[in-house]
Amino acid sequence: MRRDVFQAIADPTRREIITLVSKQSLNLNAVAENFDMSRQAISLHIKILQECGLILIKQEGRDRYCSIQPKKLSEVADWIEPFRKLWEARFDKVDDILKKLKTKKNGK
Amino acid sequence: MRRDVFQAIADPTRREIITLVSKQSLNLNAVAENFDMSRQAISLHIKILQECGLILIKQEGRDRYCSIQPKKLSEVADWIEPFRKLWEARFDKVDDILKKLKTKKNGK
DNA sequence: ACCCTAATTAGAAATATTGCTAAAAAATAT
DNA sequence: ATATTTTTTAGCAATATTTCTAATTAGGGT
Repeated sequence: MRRDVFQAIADPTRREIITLVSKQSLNLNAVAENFDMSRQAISLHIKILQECGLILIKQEGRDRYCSIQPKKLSEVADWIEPFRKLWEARFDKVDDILKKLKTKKNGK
Repeated sequence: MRRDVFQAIADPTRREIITLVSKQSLNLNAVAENFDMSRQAISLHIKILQECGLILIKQEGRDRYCSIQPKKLSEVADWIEPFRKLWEARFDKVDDILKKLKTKKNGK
């Protein structure tokens, strides 16, 4: 059973949970209220997010408050980074073409 | 069957394929040579990557060359971006603390 | 026409994922 | 002590994923 960040954010429900919890610390019930899904299912998603280090759970009485551990997402950002050059380079090419067209126009 | 970029990059083999193909266009066999896995399995991974728009397949005779479509990864980058502030903000806080400690030291 | 190579499709198996309901555990309140 | 609230665990089912081997399709060369 792989339990890494890439796997964790593959599920849309889990991505929503991350977004929710990034705004404010919420207990499990509060998280579950935002979804049309049983608490048990949300509980499992939160467990997965915790296991891969994306959220931190702090017990307060009978509540467990979930907060984001955003640094963990840098693993994904770091993996993507080298590819950014490629997609931005392509924009540069379009820019180049547009610039040349403009120059031609002005030259007329 | 979800077939989105997040799902696609969740698999480590597929992430490796993306890295490989980002360096040079390769046909399926050439891709498969890099893995300890059957060609059929690689074929399926490539199909998934193609279906979600992460790679482009160009038929040349009996070969199918795979090349990267890096722009598609910006979907992931865009989703992560708002969280970057959070993890970088935390670094800023550490920076602040360090700066204050330094000032104190100098003040002695 | 026949063979080789590249790749996909089909069929099967193992395992993982995602969800449910019901029951149990743990903390708090009455 | 008993009831309530929050959360987890257990048991179950449906579906998806990942891999394999074997068979098929399709292009190119002899």
